[in-house]
Amino acid sequence: MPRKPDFDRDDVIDRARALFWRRGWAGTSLKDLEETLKIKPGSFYAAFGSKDALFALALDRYADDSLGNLRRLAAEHGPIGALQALPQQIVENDCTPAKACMLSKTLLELQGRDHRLATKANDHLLAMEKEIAQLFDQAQKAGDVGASHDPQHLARRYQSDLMGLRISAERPGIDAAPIAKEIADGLEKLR
Amino acid sequence: MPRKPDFDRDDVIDRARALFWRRGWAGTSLKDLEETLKIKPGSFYAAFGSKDALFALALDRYADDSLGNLRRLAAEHGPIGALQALPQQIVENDCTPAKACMLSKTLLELQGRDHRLATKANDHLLAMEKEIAQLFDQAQKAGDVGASHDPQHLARRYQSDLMGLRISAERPGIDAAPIAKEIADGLEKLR
DNA sequence: GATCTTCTTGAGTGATCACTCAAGAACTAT
DNA sequence: ATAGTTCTTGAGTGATCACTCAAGAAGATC
Repeated sequence: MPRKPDFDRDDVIDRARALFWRRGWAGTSLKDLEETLKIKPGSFYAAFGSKDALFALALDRYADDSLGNLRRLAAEHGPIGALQALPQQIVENDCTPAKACMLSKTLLELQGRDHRLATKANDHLLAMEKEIAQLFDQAQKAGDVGASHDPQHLARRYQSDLMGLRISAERPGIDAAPIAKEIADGLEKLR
Repeated sequence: MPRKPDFDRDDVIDRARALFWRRGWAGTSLKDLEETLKIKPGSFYAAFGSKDALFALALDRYADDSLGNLRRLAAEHGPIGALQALPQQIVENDCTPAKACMLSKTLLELQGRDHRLATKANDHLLAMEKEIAQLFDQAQKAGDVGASHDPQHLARRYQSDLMGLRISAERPGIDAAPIAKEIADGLEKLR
């Protein structure tokens, strides 16, 4: 009996993520979303409930995709290989709406106003750190990382460096490739 | 003959900077500014012209203070000593409105919308990079940094690491002190 | 104290914000 | 076809946005 929606929900979330990622939370108005997603306000609110709710879905998908990407790299290149490939991949890929990490951007934009989306971004960052720590742990067990190092500590530092790299890559006129290479090369010295 | 303004312009800019720094550009409304600065809209626009103009003044002051701080550290600890002291100083100082760099925050918030304040933030970051590069250059001439290194390259990497550190320090539940120490210790290995 | 200039006040501007809802169109099941 | 349900439409909600301006208060000069 029910009529199906005219739009592909997954596709809409993808396009919403691209907009939010590039322009940020406050920088993306409902008018922007309506135009890009080709959805009228009534349908929008029936489908998603609020701007914040759609942003949360976009953020979740961003985090899921990031985790999936890291796992794929690990399956292909091994733990250390994945961590070395990631910086270069970020700098070189110019299909993304922005170079900077959407989680970092959201955290910085909304943390100062105690917005719950900032907490959500931080939670996703923590999950990512955990995944990175597991890779360092595997690398350590494989002998690619010296026993004196703490995987979680390495992960936190690595994630911090990556956030810096991605801001640098976002800046106009800055070539972040050398920084990416240095981060990757730095991992060689952990043996 | 003219009547003097009731408020101290410098003090107002300082308080505006604190607000903008913490809450960001879009996150700070004129109502917020009026309440914090105790200035009514008429006086505000007579004195500063626009929200953007005051933000620009706040950003300039932030950049000036950051440069001044780095130079002061250099005078006290020498080039490498200053670069080693800076990360710890950032992490430990809890008087600032935010741990993250105001220039980074502004860049990330407004770059995606091609706002001129994003360009201004990037210009200030470039000036800062130049100052850092000079310190690396001095350190190199003093023998504290090996001849094979490029000061500007070192500066760019250092600045990137610092931006990452400052985002990490902004995150709730994250102790950024170990990262700060690692950045400082890493400079020892440049000889 | 008179006068001139500048500053402060605060109600008010149009625009845009996120969001709502009544009405009709469109699809499904019978 | 008919009925039943859901979806889409788009004008419209009050709130807030950055900003303006006329009027009066306050300080400076004589």
